[in-house]
Amino acid sequence: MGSPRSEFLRVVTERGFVHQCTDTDGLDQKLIAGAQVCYIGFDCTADSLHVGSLLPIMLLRWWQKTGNKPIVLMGGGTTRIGDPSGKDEARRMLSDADINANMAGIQSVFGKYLTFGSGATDAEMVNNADWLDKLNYIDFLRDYGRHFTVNRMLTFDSVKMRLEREQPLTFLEFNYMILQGFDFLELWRRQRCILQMGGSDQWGNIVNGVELSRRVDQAEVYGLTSPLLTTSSGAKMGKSAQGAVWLNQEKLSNWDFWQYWRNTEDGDVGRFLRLFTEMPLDEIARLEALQGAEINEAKKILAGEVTRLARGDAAAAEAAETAKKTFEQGALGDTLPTVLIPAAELTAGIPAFQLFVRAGLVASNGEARRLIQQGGAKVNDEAVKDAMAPLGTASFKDGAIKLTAGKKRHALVKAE
RNA sequence: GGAGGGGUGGCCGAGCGGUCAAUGGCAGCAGACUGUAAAUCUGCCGACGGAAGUCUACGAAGGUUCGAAUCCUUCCCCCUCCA
Repeated sequence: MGSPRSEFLRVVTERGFVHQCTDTDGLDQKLIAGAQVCYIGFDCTADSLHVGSLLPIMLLRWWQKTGNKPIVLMGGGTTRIGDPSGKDEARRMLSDADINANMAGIQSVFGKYLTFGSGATDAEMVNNADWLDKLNYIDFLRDYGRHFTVNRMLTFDSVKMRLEREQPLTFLEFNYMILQGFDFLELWRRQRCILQMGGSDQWGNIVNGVELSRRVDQAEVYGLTSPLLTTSSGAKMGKSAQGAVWLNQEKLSNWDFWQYWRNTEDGDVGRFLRLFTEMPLDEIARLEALQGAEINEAKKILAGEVTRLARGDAAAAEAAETAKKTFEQGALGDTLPTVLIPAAELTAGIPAFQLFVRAGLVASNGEARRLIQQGGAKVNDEAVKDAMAPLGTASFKDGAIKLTAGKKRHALVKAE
C-alpha cells in the first residue's frame, strides 16, 4: 500500500495498531480530503472495560487527535443478542437491567480519553438499542436480510469455529453479525460515518457492515482492525493476580493498575509504549533499547504514562512514589492498599494468618497458612514463622503494620 | 420422534463400587535464581480446624449398598447418526 499520507493512518500504522484494513488507500484518500467520522462499538457484557479494550480506545483517541470525529457506540441492543466471535460457547443471557448497569459502568471511562461535546471533532456517544429495539422483524428481513447469504455467513470465523468444534451456535447468535452490520449502515445514514474499527476478532462483523452499506446505500465505507494482543510469552493480555485488569478505579486500584504495567515483560515494553502511550517514537526506540535491569526505567515510564491517561496525574504520581518507597528504599509506601482494623482488636492481637486474610492478600485461612509455611509471608519485612503469632499494637511501625505476600504484594494495616 | 455418546475441581481431561478431596496437563500461589522481567528448577494448590478430624464437591433429585464420582430410576442439558 505504500506509506499512508493521512496523519491518522500514518500514526496508527507506525505505532502498530493496524492488523487489517478493507481498503487502506481508499481510506487514506478520504482522510486527506477532510475530517471524517468513525465508530467503534463496545458491548455491555461487564460493568467495566479492561485493558483489552484499551487498544480500540487509543485508536479513537488518535482519530480525534488527528482532527476527526469519533463515535463511541454502546451496544445496548447487540448485547441482548451476544457476540459469538471468539467464543466457544454462548454467553449467558444478560437481563436488560444488567445491560443498563453495565453500560453505565463502561461509559464513564471514555471521558478520560476523548473530548465529548458538540463541536466538529468532538466525540459522541450513541446506543444501538435506540434503533435496533425498534426494528420490525419482517421488514428488517425483507430490507436487509436479503443482502446476507447464509452460504457466506457460514464462512466467517466466528461461525466456522463453532461448527468445527461441534459447539452449538444458536440462531440468536447467528444474527449478531447482521445487526452489527446494520449498525454501521445506520451510523452512515445518521452521521456519514465512514469507518468502523475494532479488534481483529471483529473483522467478520465489520466486513458485513461495510458490504451492507455498500449494497444498500452505495456508501464508500471502510473497516480497520487492530491485532489481537498477547504478551511475548504468549498469554492473552489483561490478567493480573487479581483477575482482569479493569479500567475502572472501583474495580482495580490505581496501585494495582500501575503495578500491572510496571511488571510488563521485557519483550513487550516497546510495543506497549507505542500502543498505550503517546510518547514520540524516537523516545520509545531509545527506551526499548535499554539493556538488562535498565529496561526497568522504561517500564516505570510505561506504567506512569498509561496510569496517567486512565486514572489521572495524581494517581500515576502517587503509585510511582509508593513503588519507589516500597521497592527501592525499603520504606513504607503510605498509599499501599490499606485495611482498617478496629483498635480494640489490634490491642487484643490477631493471629498472623487471619490478618493476611483480613488484608485481602489471600483468599482463605488455608491459603494464609500455606503462604506462611512456605516463607512467603512477611510482617514489617520480616518473615512470619508462626501462623498463630498474634499481631497487634506492638507491631506498629510508623502507624501501620506492613504485610507482604510473596515478593510484590503489599498491604498496610491501620487502626481505626 | 428413533438409536447411540456424554455432563468430573478455574479450564482441559482421567477415574467407572471401597485405598478418591478425586491421576495428569494448563492456569494460579510460594521458594530458589534475578532486574518488581522472561526462562528454568522445587514445593503448594476445596473450606473450616493448632491438630486429630469435620464439612462441602464429580449435571439435579431419589434409590440400592456396610460403603457410590462409579450401580439403578426419574428429570434437566449437550453432542452424533437416523427420520
